[in-house]
Amino acid sequence: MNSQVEENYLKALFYLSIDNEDGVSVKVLSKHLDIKMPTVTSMMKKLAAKHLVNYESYKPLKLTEKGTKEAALVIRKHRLTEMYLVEKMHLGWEQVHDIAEQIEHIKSPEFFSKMDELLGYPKIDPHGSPIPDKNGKMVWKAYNKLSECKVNDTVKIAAVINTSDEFLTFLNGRDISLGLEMTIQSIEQFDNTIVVSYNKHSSETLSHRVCERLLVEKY
Amino acid sequence: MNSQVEENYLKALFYLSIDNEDGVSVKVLSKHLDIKMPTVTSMMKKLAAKHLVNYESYKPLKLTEKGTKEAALVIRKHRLTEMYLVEKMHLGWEQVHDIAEQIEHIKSPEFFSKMDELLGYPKIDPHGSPIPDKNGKMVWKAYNKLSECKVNDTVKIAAVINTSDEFLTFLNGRDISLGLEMTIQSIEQFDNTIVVSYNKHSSETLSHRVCERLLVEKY
DNA sequence: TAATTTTGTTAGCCTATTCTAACTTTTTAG
DNA sequence: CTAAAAAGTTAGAATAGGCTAACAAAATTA
Repeated sequence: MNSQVEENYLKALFYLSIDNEDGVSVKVLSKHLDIKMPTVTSMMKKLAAKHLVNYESYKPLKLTEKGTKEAALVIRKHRLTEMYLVEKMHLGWEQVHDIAEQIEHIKSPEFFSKMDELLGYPKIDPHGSPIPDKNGKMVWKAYNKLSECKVNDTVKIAAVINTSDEFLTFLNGRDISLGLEMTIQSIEQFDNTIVVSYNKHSSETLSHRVCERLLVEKY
Repeated sequence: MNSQVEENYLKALFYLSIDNEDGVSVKVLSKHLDIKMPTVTSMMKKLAAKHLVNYESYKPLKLTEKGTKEAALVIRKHRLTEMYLVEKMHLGWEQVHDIAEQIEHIKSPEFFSKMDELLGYPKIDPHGSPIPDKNGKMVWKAYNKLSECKVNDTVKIAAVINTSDEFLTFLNGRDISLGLEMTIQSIEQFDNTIVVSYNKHSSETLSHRVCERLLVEKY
């Protein structure tokens, strides 16, 4: 079992590895965690001894397969917790990160399975980031919100946040479903309303509230 | 801010102080926490320096007023968490203790206030134990479940666990309300059904399920 | 009361995680 | 292609929390 501290190093390495495919430097990891370089070096040796990190002096750091999986499981718990806190406890998005940062280290598989169940086994979180499954596998597509797209972007609806009946009904009423491709015609600066076209709908207006809940894949 | 370890010592002292009004011995605390005596001694010195414990060599240990309050606040978080896990997440009573033991140390007042709110500001937990309020004050009456009483006991209904509409309606239908006094006429060994008498009801039969949800004060 | 047992304390050591200071390797600039 | 800068490592120390061995005080028993 990894300690909380070890879990934090794994998590940081996981995130930093996304942008640094060829490995993460001690410097960068040190900055990210706000922990001095010598401390990082010694922790890397420790994690290497546990086969979680490939460590060689003066070489970039890489998670092993095992390390990647364990990091993903921590991230899974973090994201499930954030979603749970927002959806089921009605805490604000500003508040939940710090709480999730603590709860992610709770040792109790049943606790997190139950959260997963109560949330309806979500595959992506409300930021559009994928939630790793119980085996640490995740679909590597970080979706964008429709609200973050630009005029003339052509996008495909990939997922929906907060699958309430009302919202799904709303989408049905406009023939919007998963996989649908649409092009952004214009964006109203004042209220962030977006006008899109797709299929037989040549000009459908979607509110910012709606666009924030539609995750899309850009082309 | 106290560490998790310190919080565990405070909590243990609080519980042990209930039976040992005149103070707790190092031996007893050591056994309770499964931590060796020398370690306990040194932690007591540390807590004394923080004005949480009154410590004098070879004398029984006592929480200070401040220590008592901080211990009560940890217990509050523990009990709220247990209730939340059972009532809102539908986890089993066997499972929740270990999880609550971890969650009680989360640093986030909003998280626990929200739990409190979602639970309807409970004053006692389903075991009949009081939940300290936000200031660490608690009503010092540990109620008994009606199901744990004996034949001929005369008791007063003090509280009700899990205030669902159905249950309250059931109680109304039998003129059972808070403050009501009843006497136990007999207990059926086979299914733990209890026959009670009160007011104009000379012989009312209550199932074990019901008796487990009624907290009473004994005379 | 004196001897013995029990309880409590001190001293010294261990592991985990962090730090600073000093040194080494790599990288980058001339 | 060297010399300075940047990045990384080693060595040594600190703090939190825990342990064992040895000693001291208190309580018990004979």
